[in-house]
Amino acid sequence: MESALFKRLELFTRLSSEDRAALSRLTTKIRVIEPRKDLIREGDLPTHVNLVLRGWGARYKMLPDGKRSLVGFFIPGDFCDLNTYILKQMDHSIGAITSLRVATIEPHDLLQLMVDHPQVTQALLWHELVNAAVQREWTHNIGARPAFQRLAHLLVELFMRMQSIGLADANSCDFPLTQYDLAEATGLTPVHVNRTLQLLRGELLVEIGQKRLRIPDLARLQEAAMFNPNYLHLDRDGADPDAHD
Amino acid sequence: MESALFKRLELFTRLSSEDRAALSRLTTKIRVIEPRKDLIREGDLPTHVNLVLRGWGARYKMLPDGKRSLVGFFIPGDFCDLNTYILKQMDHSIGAITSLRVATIEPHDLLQLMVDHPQVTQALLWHELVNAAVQREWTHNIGARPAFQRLAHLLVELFMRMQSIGLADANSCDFPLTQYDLAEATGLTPVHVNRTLQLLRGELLVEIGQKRLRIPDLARLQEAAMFNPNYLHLDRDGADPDAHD
DNA sequence: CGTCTGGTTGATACGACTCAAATTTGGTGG
DNA sequence: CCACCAAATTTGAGTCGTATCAACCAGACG
Repeated sequence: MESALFKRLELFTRLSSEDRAALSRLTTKIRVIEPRKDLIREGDLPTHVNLVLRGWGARYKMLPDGKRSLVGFFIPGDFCDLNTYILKQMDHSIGAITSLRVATIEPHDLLQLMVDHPQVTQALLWHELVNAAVQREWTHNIGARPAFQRLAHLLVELFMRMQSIGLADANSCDFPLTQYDLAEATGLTPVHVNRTLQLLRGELLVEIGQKRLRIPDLARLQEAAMFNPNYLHLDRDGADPDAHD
Repeated sequence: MESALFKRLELFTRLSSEDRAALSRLTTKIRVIEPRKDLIREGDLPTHVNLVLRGWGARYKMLPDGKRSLVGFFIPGDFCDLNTYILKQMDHSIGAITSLRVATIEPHDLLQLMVDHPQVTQALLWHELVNAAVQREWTHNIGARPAFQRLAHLLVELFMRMQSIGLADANSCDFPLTQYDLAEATGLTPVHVNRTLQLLRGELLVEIGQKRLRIPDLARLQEAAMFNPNYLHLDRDGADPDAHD
């Protein structure tokens, strides 16, 4: 259940078994969110930290005219809001895509964990830096790439993130997003997403179906998307093939 | 010179005179970057922290095909890369817009400052949270707003940020961006930015010239841009009108 | 089975892009 | 202080990518 979390944090640095045990102790207060329900809403006062244990979620923002953007996705091992409890109010909402199992963590407990386990502190800091990098890449992706490459880029990112936490096999992974979700995440219309996916399928780059994403040749898709994985920062110590304890 | 920095951090919390003095001691190693030159490049190893003291800068990312996006702007009081020294390499570049005066800070010194001055630590954390919020809003802005509102939104943001650090008067502020810069920041073409600015001017919402931005009626422009200032988180303790020490 | 959600198709419209040239502005040196 | 040059802005005409609107279809589910 928590293996995604450990895999995630150990992309950056090895954790001792004490580190892991301490982390585990934080994931005892569990909440389950129904698919398509909100975990927290814009305007709410953030009081605790949420950690995704199972399922997919999304950060989103709305315009007064009702138009919505998904500005980020959560998969298992992602903290939704590590430090936001400092702020007076949420500037965006977080919703569940699938049924979502999240751990609810008290800021105090997290702070204590960081004091006692500097290795974990570093890993959490890395987690936030990567989040920020992903957000910048999204800005760039939406601002600079045309529809075909934009969609391709998003799909590569999601696949590689799933892969990095051990939730993908060689060329496929679970994929609960609808074309409507993809539209809101890319700034395209659902109709155009549909047509663009058909093009991607036509070139045998991507196949989506039965709630799975299939990528026959990741390198080719990366090439087509002009995808540079550097912003995911998957190249640290914890990524050593022999990194176990 | 450093007043922008203090103003910035005190948007979140009051600082004692010791806090300020300690901050000042960090801003002794100064570097001046020529306009349009890079401060650090994608692929570089980040070794220290940069703090903008004077001038404007921008974060940018490039596509292999040469297309460039500006994914963020820096104005005085902004830290460019508070924690990035943890990462192996930069996933983006930072360049100067105007002549740029930056303080170069050793990670060790910053860490020490944070240990000795918890109030400053909190303020820096807030700085990073606001940065992340701004980045999300940019993603949303580019993904969801049409050209007119998108440009208007960016201009409101920049004006309010300048205002919040005391670098704007009632309805204008310095503004060194070219229409080409605005195009790269909004995902539009320079020609379209030009035409859209003419529309904004036509409605007496915005006037740009002589390197200044003039906004005759901020509320009207915010309305037109569907601008919600909540993501700037300008509403904390330090913002109290009587917050002095 | 009917209903519903998600996916697909077709026809048409429009916002934004492209390319190319003209004009204005601002800085520099004579 | 004017002449010059480069950078920035502006204009026009034509095109293209993506949006819009409105159906239609397929599988999931009760």
